[in-house]
Amino acid sequence: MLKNILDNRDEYQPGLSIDCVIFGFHENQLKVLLVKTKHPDKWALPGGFVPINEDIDQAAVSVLHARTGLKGIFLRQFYTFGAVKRNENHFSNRVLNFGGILSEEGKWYFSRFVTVGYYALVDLMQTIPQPEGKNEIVEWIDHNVVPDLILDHKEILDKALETLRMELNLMPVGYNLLPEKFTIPELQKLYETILGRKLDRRNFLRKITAIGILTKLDEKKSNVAHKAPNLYSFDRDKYNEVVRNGLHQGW
Amino acid sequence: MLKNILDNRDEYQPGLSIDCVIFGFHENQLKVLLVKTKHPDKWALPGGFVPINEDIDQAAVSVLHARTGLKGIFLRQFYTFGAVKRNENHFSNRVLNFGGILSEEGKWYFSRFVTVGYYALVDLMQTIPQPEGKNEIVEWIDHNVVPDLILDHKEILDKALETLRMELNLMPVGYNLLPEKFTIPELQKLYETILGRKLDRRNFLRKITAIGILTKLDEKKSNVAHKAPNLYSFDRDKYNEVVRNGLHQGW
DNA sequence: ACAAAAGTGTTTGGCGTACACCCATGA
DNA sequence: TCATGGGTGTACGCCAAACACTTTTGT
Repeated sequence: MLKNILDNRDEYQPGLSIDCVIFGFHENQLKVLLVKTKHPDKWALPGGFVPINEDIDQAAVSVLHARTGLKGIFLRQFYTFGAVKRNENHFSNRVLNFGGILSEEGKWYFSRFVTVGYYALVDLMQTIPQPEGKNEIVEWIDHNVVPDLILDHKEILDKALETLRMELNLMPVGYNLLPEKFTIPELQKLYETILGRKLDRRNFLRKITAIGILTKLDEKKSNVAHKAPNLYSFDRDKYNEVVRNGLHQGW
Repeated sequence: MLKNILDNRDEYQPGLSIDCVIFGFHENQLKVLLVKTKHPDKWALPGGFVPINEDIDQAAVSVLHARTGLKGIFLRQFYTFGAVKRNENHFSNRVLNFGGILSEEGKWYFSRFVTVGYYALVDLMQTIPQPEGKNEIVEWIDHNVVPDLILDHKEILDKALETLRMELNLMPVGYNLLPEKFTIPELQKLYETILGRKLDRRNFLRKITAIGILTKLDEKKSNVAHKAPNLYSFDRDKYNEVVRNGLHQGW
């Protein structure tokens, strides 16, 4: 990837990158897709550069697709990070030597990169995390136990979560994070996990159904302890309509 | 400015710019500071480029200071615009010839610029709009009657206003937009203008005072028709505290 | 005296919070 | 049969929307 970018740097928007905070939900945990490269030996958000002839939104879609194999999912720009020092120690000399990079060209790398942050909501079970080459590991990690990240990626992650929490008051969430069929308690767990606090079962049911985006299925979850919860699905049309028109409430 | 940037382009972050939507309030009108250059003969948002060794936030502060003479005022990043075609027709050949720019160097200009949008709230009466050179006009224009703007600046302006409306539910507004002393009806007009709809006098008073950021002065506005309204000022400490901790309500 | 705008108080309905009870299932 | 979690209904309180009346000032 490093070498690739260097060889073709005229094809990329200079000094600009994209970083994606990809959220998934599994076993009542809100997870984030992280990438670990050997050089440096740290975790990072999946990111990429912006081709000269591509919208930055499209570049974000590309990053997402490259890492998850998914298309057409929820993706939203939330902030742009452009502090001078944000990536000053990113590429150590060791790395540059490793890549066989001349000091002249290295200048391109040492310069400040402004990065545009996007966050995505995906169905974790439908994704196939895709490493680029053998030096990479891609993993879903619980957002509560994220390790040290490179540069300001922790800050980016935090801002993404903060934005998601805000937007929870403006739109419904779950369509992209949950499987086709799900139960109300599962959806509630998702909300609780994002918000970081408990909600009342019964009030949650009333509020979430009042939005009018859920279809109660004539089916119950099987093989579960205790009373079998009802299965629901999203009414896609109404869901999208509400996402467009916005929601006016709070959690 | 054009020539200046070209001569020193190694000192600026390539392909990146800052655009500021500067809001002011005067005579019950929400106004925006716009710049008109002769080439092309159109209005634009005040903007600038980002020095290599300056945070993008700092660059936005610089633009604001350069145009209004103000420092330390409310300024917030709201979105980044990076469509490929957003500035493809910005600099016509006429302009490039006018500036004596070689086609080789012109390439720098024809390339896509990603721009980071900031919006600011300022006290219009304290500003001294400052044109750069004799080819520029800088003016406060009512946000309801903005003329055609260059490129996607109308889109940027709209997004700024949309963001401001959203943030009105999360924080109080007025400290930077109004003079030291003001009346409740004036503050209400400000809110109504931003939101684009009427509010109830009495409910507004109750809600705005309940926040606890206003100090009722022992003074009334003089020389006004009808009953003299009371003057208020903001309690700066409490105001800032609320801005930090956030507000949870709606208008 | 009258018009117009500011200041004060009251009623009402809806929504959010809290809680009690019943139902279904696996161990 | 008991523990656990899901499903349904209700009571309370607060806040926001709607509205009536009084007060003050300029003409």
